Amino acid sequence: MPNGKKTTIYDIAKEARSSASTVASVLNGTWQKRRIKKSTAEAIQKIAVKRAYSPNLQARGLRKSRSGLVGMIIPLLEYRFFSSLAEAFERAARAEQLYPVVVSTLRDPANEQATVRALISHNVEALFLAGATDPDTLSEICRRARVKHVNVDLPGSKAPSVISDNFQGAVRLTGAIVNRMRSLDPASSRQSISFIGGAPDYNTQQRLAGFRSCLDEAGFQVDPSWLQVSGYESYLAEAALRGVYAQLGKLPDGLFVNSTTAFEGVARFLQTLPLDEVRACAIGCFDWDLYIEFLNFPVIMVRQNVHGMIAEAYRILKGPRVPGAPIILVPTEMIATGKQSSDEDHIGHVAEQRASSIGAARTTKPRRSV
Amino acid sequence: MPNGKKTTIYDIAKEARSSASTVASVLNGTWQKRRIKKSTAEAIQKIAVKRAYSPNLQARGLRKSRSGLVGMIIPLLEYRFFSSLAEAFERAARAEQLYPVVVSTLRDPANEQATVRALISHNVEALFLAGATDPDTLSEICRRARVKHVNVDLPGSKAPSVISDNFQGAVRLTGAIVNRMRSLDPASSRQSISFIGGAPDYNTQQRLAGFRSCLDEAGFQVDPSWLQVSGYESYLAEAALRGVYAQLGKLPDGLFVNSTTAFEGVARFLQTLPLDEVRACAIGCFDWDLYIEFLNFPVIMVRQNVHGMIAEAYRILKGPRVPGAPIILVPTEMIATGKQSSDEDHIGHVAEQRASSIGAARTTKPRRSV
DNA sequence: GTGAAAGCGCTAACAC
DNA sequence: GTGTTAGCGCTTTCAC
Repeated sequence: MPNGKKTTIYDIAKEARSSASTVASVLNGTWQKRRIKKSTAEAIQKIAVKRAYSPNLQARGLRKSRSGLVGMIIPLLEYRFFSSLAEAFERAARAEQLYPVVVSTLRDPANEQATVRALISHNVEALFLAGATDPDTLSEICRRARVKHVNVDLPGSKAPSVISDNFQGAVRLTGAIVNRMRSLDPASSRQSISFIGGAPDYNTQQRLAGFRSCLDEAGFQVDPSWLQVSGYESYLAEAALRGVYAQLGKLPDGLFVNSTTAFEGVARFLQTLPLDEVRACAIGCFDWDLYIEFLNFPVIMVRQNVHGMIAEAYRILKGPRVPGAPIILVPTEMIATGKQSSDEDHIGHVAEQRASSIGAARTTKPRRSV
Repeated sequence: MPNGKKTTIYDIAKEARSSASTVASVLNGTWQKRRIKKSTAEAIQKIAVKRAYSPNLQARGLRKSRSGLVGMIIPLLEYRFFSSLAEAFERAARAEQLYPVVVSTLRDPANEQATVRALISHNVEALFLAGATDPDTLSEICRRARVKHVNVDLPGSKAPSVISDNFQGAVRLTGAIVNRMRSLDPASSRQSISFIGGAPDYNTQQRLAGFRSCLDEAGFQVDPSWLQVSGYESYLAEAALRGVYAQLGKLPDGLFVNSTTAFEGVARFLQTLPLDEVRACAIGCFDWDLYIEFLNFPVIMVRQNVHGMIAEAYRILKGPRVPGAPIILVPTEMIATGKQSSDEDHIGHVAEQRASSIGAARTTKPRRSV
């Protein structure tokens, strides 16, 4: 470790009384192809280890005009769905021999654009735009820079998108809630069910549509006051549910909570009620969090297939350029949990499961109750 | 967008009938310093926008021998403490005009090393090693590559470390648990309290030491069977608690759960018990998760100050090289939650709270282990 | 089998 | 005020 700079192939070449090109090919693994003598190669490798050589990937990238990086932007990391998505993305990137760079953008369009530009400047091979607030502007930036990209979680109209089958997932979740409502109170004929949380984005629209579609089919008269698209923030969902409660004088018979964030607010409000009252309500949540399984009332959850989504997205990026902006739907999985949720038999009745290219979505069995 | 390649400063220079250096200085913001005419600058900027120019950061980095990247390795993203740490890291990086790259390593030493080497090869300016299983080997790799770095969450002996004040946090958490035990059952004289979860790593040792220290002071005879360092995995913690329960024929009077991962297993077991039994146990958890607040029994949690830790780490990296491997302790925060947790008055009695945050971080020698 | 040389896109010293 | 030039560390013909 002589001087104060990193060792380069030239340093090694000098010490090995060889040339930079020989050293380079030894050190990047192409030496067999170049028919370098094994002894030369070994000598060079030894020196490289001794001097703690590490290749300068910026130089290599510049020369080869490829970086080996693959980028993903994501709204935030502190939300289980997104952190799972990020982990799946990382894993898949490595399998593709790419180096993953995940950056969160806090749902800020300006931040999203700046981040995309930065990643492009770092010459990423491809870009995953997950949950972007304005995917089409980002697509435009990518297009002009000729960077392959794909939307994930929220669709755009200028690039392929891979998203959960929100409609089907909502149909099935709603069906499970309805079944549970009926088993909780078989006598009642006119029951109410609220949809809480979400923003006017594509996913919420699809989930709402699935919700309504299932209810229509089940013979419900959907009252507009049931639909509380309050925003994703927990306090908004909490306020919305409080409003519903005040209006009805009780909880609705069923509750479709749109996202675990909204669920936080819902849980906070439910905490203020007697447990029996809470247990008399059939509760479902679109999205999954482990801890929801430990609440003292049962919750049916929809879990999105992050691995499937990521796999599809990579498939699209690797395949030939597709025309238009197809939307690939990935089936979701339903999970029923919690105390007293002994209604296995009902789950999945209303909406039939579909198989998928990725692997069939499954309905898992509820955990053992007390 | 004429040809099929990205525009470079040469393309723009040609179109502007100017030179590459002029274009470069206009586009990287140093043109005022170079006294370039405003009109020239504007003309160049216009062309740059029109051609969707984006600087090649690999080339810039190569030339300036700095990348503007700052890296962090982290065990996994799907754990709330780590995802918070990653978010705080990103935020701080941006404030420092650096581009954050977070990579998870799944607690695999080989993966950690490979990732550190990869980040070094990308010429990161500095490296945050968070929760590394083998920080000293990584330090050695960094040292040989002359890359500044700092350990976070788990300390090493070859570089500065910024970690939570696990000892103090455990003392205070234990104190709060003891207070609650006493208020739940003021009569009893001989009570038991279990420590569940964790691995034989530095943090667990410190927490155990704090646990014992507090109990000693409070007059408890610590029984070895109370200490269940079962591993972090939830099922191990679950099994450990089940064992304790079987042995005692009931829950211990107090429970110190080491990490939210272990808590998952604990919660799963507690679910199988009658609620009254659970509520008769004073429960604390070292680490915080929002959903634990919504359980139907109160839990006192210790929340680590991720922003403080990250701020300290950046401070160290920016400051002059420090000799040795100091350990900076960042105070934790205690949060009491849940129904029936009206024992606020007790919290913090046993161990006094300290004015916290970054200012109060202090340097110590590593503590003795248990 | 191996070396010399050009060049990836950019910056910074030095010209003029 | 602006252009010329020499690299940053690497890969990749092409030459021998």
